[in-house]
Amino acid sequence: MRNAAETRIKLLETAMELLATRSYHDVGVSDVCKHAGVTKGAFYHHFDSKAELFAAAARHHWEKGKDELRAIFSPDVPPLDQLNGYIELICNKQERYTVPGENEVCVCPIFTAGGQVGPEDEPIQACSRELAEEQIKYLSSMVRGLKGEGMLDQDGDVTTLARMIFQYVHGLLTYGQVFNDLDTVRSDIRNGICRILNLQCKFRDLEKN
Amino acid sequence: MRNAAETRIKLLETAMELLATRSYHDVGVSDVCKHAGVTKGAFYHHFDSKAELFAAAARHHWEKGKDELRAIFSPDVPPLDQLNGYIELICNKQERYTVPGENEVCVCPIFTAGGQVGPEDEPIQACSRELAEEQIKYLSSMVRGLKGEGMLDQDGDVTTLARMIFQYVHGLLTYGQVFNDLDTVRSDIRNGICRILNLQCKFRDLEKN
DNA sequence: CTTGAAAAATACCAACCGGTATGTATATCT
DNA sequence: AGATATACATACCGGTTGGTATTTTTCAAG
Repeated sequence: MRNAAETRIKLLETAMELLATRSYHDVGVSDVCKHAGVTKGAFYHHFDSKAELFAAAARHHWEKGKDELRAIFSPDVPPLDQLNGYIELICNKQERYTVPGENEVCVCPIFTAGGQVGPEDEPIQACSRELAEEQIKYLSSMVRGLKGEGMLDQDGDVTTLARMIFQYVHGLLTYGQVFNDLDTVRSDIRNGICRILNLQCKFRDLEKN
Repeated sequence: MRNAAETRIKLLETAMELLATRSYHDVGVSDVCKHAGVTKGAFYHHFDSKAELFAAAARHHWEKGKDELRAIFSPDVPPLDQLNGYIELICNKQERYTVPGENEVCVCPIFTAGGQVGPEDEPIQACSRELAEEQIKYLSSMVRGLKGEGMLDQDGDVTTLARMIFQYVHGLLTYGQVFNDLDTVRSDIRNGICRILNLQCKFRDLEKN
């Protein structure tokens, strides 16, 4: 491999792939190198430490998926379609990152890692918080849209609702991972989010075809 | 220390304490031994492996707290009080297991560990599932009670609702841990659960005094 | 070509971790 | 009291992990 930027990206993406199905502590630097087809010397040429790798990998992963997010949460998209798009996005990620029959469910690797490290790996936690907040911002705009169109039955602070959706989705995915049960994730996600939002019933079952 | 049962319990409880603020992989056998004031020889006299320790510790922890749960979810207790009791229980656990100023929030160590290990530590995951299901059973009885008294605005399957509450609470606590923000946990927990349940507004703010 | 710096490979290390082997008190039973 | 099993301590081992030192390759500028 002769292209530096390429190997760097390869390392970043490999790290994220492995993190999707295993824990932060379980994924070793040597693992990442092996799967990326790169030696440890090359690795430490590009990154100062394991923590730095994963923080960078998380940000890279986030930036890569940002277009998708922007498309889903664009102001041009009706709020209800934003909701559907968000749910679809999460479900699609399950298919992209999991090993069928083995690990059926993966959680957001970025945020999960934050909960798996102690204060000693502060950069990781900081990265988790940062990206969680960004995601909540996108959700907030969606909630604001739904609220603006009067689709929410009960009133509530926009940011709070967005945060609660984020919390719920993360808990749901962790549940799915532990029980290795993608079906439950699929069936609960819409229901859970709609309930948190108190979305009016008549709007809940769109896109059920 | 000459009392075998005592040291065994000491090890079990120490394991749980450490697991409350750190990840499964982060808590080593030597850590547990040191904090318990026990040598590794003694440890391996009582347990066959690290995984067995934590599985046993989880079950011990669960059994110890079961009376509390039974009291809260007793059929004698009005459903609404059950809900309040559950919320209080979780908040109290935060005070019991965290280090003020350091780790403000802890998640349910039992369930979290299940998400932190891969299929290689199956006993741990199995234990997570088992105890999660038990907890969901308790929640189910509460939901059934609320539903029976007609306090839920929108209908929904009892088990599904209980499961969603469990998912949400776990996600909320993880959020609190990463952001090290107990206040948000306190303010979101009731709101989130009530929204998932679609508890009628007039019942939501009891015990707000 | 030569050269020089970036990129990557090889080989390696110290630290750590789960686990074991072995030795020694202490309690229990006969 | 002697024998025996339990409870615990000490010391250590093999493997792994994050990280480093050193060498080789690549490649483009001069």
